[in-house]
Amino acid sequence: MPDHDSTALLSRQTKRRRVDIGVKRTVGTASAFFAKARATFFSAMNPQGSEQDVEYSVVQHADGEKSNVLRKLLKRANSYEDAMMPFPGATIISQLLKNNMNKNGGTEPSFQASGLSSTGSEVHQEDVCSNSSRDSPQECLSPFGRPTMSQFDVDRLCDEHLRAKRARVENIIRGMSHSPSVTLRGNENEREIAPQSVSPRESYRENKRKQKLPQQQQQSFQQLVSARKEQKREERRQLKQQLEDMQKQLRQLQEKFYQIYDSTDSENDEDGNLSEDSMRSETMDARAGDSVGREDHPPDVAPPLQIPQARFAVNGENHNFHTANQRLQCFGDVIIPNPLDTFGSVPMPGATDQTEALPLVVRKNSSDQSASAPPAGAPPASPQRAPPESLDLTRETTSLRTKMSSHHMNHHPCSPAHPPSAAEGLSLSLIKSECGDLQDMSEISPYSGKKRFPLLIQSYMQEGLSPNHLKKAKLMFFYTRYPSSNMLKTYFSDVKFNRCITSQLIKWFSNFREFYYIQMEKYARQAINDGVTSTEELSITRDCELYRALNMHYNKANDFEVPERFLEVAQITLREFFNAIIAGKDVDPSWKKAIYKVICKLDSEVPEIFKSPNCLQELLHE
DNA sequence: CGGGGCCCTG
DNA sequence: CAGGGCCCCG
Repeated sequence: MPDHDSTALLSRQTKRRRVDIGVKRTVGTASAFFAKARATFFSAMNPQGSEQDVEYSVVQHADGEKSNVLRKLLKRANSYEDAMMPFPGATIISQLLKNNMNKNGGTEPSFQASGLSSTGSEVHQEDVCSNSSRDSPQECLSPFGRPTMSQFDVDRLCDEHLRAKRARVENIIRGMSHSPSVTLRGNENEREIAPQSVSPRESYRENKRKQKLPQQQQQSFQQLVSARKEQKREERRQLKQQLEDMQKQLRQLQEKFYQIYDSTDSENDEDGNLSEDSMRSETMDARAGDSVGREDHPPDVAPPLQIPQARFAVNGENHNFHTANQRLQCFGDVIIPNPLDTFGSVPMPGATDQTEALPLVVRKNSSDQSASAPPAGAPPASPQRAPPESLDLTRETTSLRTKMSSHHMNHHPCSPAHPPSAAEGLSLSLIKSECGDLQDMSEISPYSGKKRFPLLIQSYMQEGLSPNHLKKAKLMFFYTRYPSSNMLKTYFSDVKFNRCITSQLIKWFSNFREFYYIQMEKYARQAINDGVTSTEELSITRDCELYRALNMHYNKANDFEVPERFLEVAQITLREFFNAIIAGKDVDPSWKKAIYKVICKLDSEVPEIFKSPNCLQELLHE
């Protein structure tokens, strides 16, 4: 570039100390942008396959086939059963398990020892037996649920004389404990002596069982083992049945919801504008082709095996190491939880108390964009609102939680009674009210999508920038000092962009640059003061003070390996400042402008992995 | 006119 | 880091 335009500019700027570099840093054609965005959305939102795949996982299980989803759910349920893990939030499953345990506890001594039974369990037991026998006749085949059997055994095996004698004694005892005056004290004594607080008749039978043990110990033990196995099988069968029923209901409700949803967005289809929503839809339609094309690209030579080595030092040719394999991890198993989580109004049998809050959360944030206020209608069923610190986790929590829910849900309570983190993200939105103009509101509405998958996408679209977005932006600064707004949209694809968000992101990078240049000037002057005379003496290494200052600012946790290229750029910048100051150019109020023009050309491509909404996890924790 | 950039301030 | 002012550019 000839200097004349910059000098003309400079003369104007002398009025005010301004050093705008005036470089237009964007902008591809709209089609280019859409093509890029398509790839982005595809890789980010549906890394694992086609539209059909997703739909399959949502709906297919309801046909009674053992889909992956059902298996996962069953696996969870079984793990609960095995661990007898109480589940905060009283999910249906936990309730079911609890009921089963109570049933068994009423008749099975070992369960009583855990304190689940109560007085009057005899009546309870019979009720359970008669009730459940209506549902499944086999319920009462269990030896523990069949008093006649043990009674028969005892009668057959005990000596007649002893039995009669014993019966008389026990009759007396029974009569005493049935009298109201001693009931209370008797029960208390029982609790002190033995944890199992059983009814008089139950203890009567207990005595008889103990009596027969010496003779029939082995047989009884085998019966016990087999019976417990049988019982577990039965429980599992019932749980499975229950889950299948629930899946059916869920499918019906989802279809119902989608019917309403589709009819709603058909109105939006008429505008025909290329809104971001429609763009997202097209994104999903075209993503498979993009995926193939991406794989055909040569700039993708890095094989998956190189991922560990290239994870941090992603300079040069290894930019695109974020392969399909890795993309696959981003949203591997989150399809199921999110429609329920975000649109929690889907009623679930036995868990109705959590269903009203979420639409309120969404609506509230759409309207007044309150930053951290709890939802207006928040029911007491979700008292554990995320503390302000969890702003850090808005999006990360989403992915984490969904991973948890698939693999080890017991570590993280994600029952419907808990506020879904997607909604947390919404409620913690940082958008300000003045940003919610009419155009933007259409994007905020959860019902503004066109198809089902934009719906799922929007489940992940944040309406504000979280601290993790800031962290990500800082890491991106190691690669690009002057990102275009379109680039930011591409790399923050989980954010619903509007003017405010764009401005905020641009402002962030402006602030980053400001700090960066201040540091550069500061250390350049310091070097001059230290007697440095040649730029050759100026180099930036990972243990130099300037680098530490920059690293502290953009990579505070020091959990990201700063790319080598950034060191080069920083060194160039430092030398530019050094030379300018040495040459006395700093007398010119806009002397930095020339430096800015140099530096803005040194941006390198940000690695593909930064397009993933989960990139922080993948970058920092893998 | 609006987007983007820098500077200054809090 | 955000707000506001000012400027340049398309």
